[in-house]
Amino acid sequence: MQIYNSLNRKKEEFIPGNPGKIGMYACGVTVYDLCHIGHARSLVVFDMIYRYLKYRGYEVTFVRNFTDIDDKIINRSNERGVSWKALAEQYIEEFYVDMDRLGLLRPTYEPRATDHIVEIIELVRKLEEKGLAYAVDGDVYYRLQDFKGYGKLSGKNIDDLLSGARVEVDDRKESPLDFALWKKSKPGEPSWESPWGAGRPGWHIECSAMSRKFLGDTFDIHGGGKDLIFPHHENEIAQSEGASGKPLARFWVHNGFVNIDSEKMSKSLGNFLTIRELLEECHPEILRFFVVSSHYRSPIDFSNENVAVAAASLERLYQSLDRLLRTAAGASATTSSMDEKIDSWRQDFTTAMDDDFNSAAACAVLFEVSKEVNRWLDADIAAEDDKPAAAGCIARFLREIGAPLGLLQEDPQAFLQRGGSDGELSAVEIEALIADRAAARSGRNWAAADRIRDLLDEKGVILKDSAAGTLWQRKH
RNA sequence: GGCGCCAUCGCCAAGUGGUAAGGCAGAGGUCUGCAAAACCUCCAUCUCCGGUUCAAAUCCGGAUGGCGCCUCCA
Repeated sequence: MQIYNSLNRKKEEFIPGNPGKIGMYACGVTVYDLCHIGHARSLVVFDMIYRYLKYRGYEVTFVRNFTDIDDKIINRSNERGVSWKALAEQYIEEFYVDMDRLGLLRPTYEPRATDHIVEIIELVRKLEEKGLAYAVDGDVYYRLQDFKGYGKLSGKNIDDLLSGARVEVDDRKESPLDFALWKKSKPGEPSWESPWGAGRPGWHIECSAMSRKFLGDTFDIHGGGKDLIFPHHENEIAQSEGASGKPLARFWVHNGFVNIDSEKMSKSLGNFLTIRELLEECHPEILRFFVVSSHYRSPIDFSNENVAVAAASLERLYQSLDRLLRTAAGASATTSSMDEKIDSWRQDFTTAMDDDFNSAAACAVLFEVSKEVNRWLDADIAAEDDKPAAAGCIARFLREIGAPLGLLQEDPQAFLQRGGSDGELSAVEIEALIADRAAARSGRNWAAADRIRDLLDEKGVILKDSAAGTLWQRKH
């Protein structure tokens, strides 16, 4: 398996430190607001990676943190007049609502910064002992000049950073680049006792402390959005490697951004979209398809048109799955005449995903299967005693390779008939009209039958007549 | 100013030296009472200019055009 390593900016053969086992850490969210689709992409990408690594038979320990204390949380809690703790709790709950709807697997551990103050203090002390940290007036800073190798992830060097520094000058710091490991708390702010007085952790230190606790000094994969490369991940390296003297992560994996209508999504532009808002418009698997249909490192452009393309594409796959399931009609044989074909498709899928999680190429395999299946189902060739069994095997296989991508896990009918909210016809009403139309049709009263179909069409319902009866789905 | 990324059909998107996957949309056809779905056929030489090579979308140089990070950020 090849994975692109941000550390060296190239694809490298991925070999876990412990055979068969993988330790993976992904930076999670700061819980002071609802998640937007940029978070969604990152979350879906690492969920896909987690799922795929497990699919490949690895025992994966996946850690994703919650940053539940920081300036933004404190500011917002002051604005709202609620405690920082209550605010964090609220958005952790909201986070889970979104994640469950997106079908994200729960990581092995989801540590919170404030549950690891002891570990954080211990780590800061260790850095202090090694001369890599210094305390000033209740704050503790990292002494950057003394950590050689700073900038190896982001490709920056200390001199360039110093010359172009836009950081606030703070006379108490030895260098403008030194960053806070521990912050003295102001009166009224949340605080924890420490050797340096009451305070709270800096932003970067929690990840170093928690990854070490759950995964050890060195682990396999560390991930997050591209924007975290500098300074967050760079600083994590300085902290963790400064303290342990060992490499922090073997592979650094970073996902690309989400743009909206070709513009960077940002709060200042007012063009950010929450996961919740989007999910009112489209099925969660459509969002997942949208994410997974491009490579995780490329930027993706979010627009109504692109979501519509994703929806239409996914529908095609579900049409095939639907036909397969109908043909299988409960057949549960685990082998069939299609086994060889299935093995070959599985190989194609694995080859695609083994190449730096190339999910876009993996999607192409899904469509190849779909195409061949439709052709096979249409052909109606003889010697098909095996057909239900084979169809069942293929359906199961489609779901097997769809699973790491988070696709095709829904009941096809439910997916194709999704929607039906306010003002639209209910399934019962639709079925009734279909029955009326069937009566008209059996009397060869085409005009009446077409009138009903046109009516349904206006209401966004499409009919599919077949020998087995009439199926319906909603237009989207 | 420093560092880095990208540019493939109307849209989305793979491809990393051997002669352009896939999806959506579009055109024609098959099936159908008519449709829908599906199937068949058609639909790009890869921003531009040089270079390396028997061979380049793929490597090198340059140009143009996008974008990101350097400040909180997935």
